[in-house]
Amino acid sequence: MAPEKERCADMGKELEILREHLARHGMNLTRQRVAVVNAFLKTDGHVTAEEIYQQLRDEGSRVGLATVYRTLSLLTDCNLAIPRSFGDGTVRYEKAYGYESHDHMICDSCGSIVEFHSDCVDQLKCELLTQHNFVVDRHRLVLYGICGNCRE
Amino acid sequence: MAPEKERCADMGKELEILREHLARHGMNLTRQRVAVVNAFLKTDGHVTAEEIYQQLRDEGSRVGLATVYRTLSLLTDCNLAIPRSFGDGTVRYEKAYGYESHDHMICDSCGSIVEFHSDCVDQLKCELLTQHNFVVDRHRLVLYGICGNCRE
DNA sequence: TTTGGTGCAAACTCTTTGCAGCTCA
DNA sequence: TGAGCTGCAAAGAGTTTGCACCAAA
Repeated sequence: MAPEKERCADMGKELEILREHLARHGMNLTRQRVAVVNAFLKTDGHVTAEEIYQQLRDEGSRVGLATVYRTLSLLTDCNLAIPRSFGDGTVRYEKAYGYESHDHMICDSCGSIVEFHSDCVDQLKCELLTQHNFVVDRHRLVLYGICGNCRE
Repeated sequence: MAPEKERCADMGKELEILREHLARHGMNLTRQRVAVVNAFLKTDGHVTAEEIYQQLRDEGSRVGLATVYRTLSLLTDCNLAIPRSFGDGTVRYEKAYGYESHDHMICDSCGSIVEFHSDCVDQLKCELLTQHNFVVDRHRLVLYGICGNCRE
């Protein structure tokens, strides 16, 4: 019922997945790794390493930028995060646990990134298989334009 | 009739567009710019600046890497090239003159990039307008998987 | 106590920029 | 001639890596 409790439960689940992954590889769940994961989960899920680093700094948590990069790489390894580049020269990490596959629209005016779900790609996958003998594993669809807020 | 002639005619057209663009801005069509444009047009249209630089080197044409970057930027300005990042950390330039809007599929195994056309995105644009009040200007769709050649 | 982790700084990659000399109209 | 262009090298941005010290099991 309490949203705070629910969120904590979710966060625990992701930390648990990471802990298992680390254990399987003889690695430990350190204070810094917990801090990075919690900072990552608090965001809207389209963050850069630098942004997480700054957020941790602001909170007074001393974690090196290299550690942030290393931890995000670990999160990617155990499918808790997906690295994406939206063409601005940096990599943004997206939350992957408990999220459905989705696509993005980006506003050219305010830069906001909005997720949406569409299954128009599914039929396309069939076409590519029959026409090009190409088996699709995953895809990436981004639409650019002007969002409702900016048009007003 | 002769394909060589046709290609030269096309190349001339692109150089002409660049020359006009340069003239409008008080700039000149130099030996180096012609070399970069010709090298760019000879490729499959998904090249990095470095690749064009190397190709020119191999041909014995001495053009600096900075000039290649500067020229590709000019080509982008006059809509002869489109910069795209496929997530490998570099920018690839695509031919834009006389090419229809299209999407890409990339083979995870051999890395080949194949273009295809699909209008499945068109209906999606309508959905986004009615559901999110978002006006789409352009889009980017990339599908990853295994191509026919690699599956054999 | 031992293996692994961290922070720092240096290295690396891709791209842009400053500048002295060169070139084109 | 003079504005614009070039090549080089240096600077930047983002990311990775090497290493000496630190920390968790």
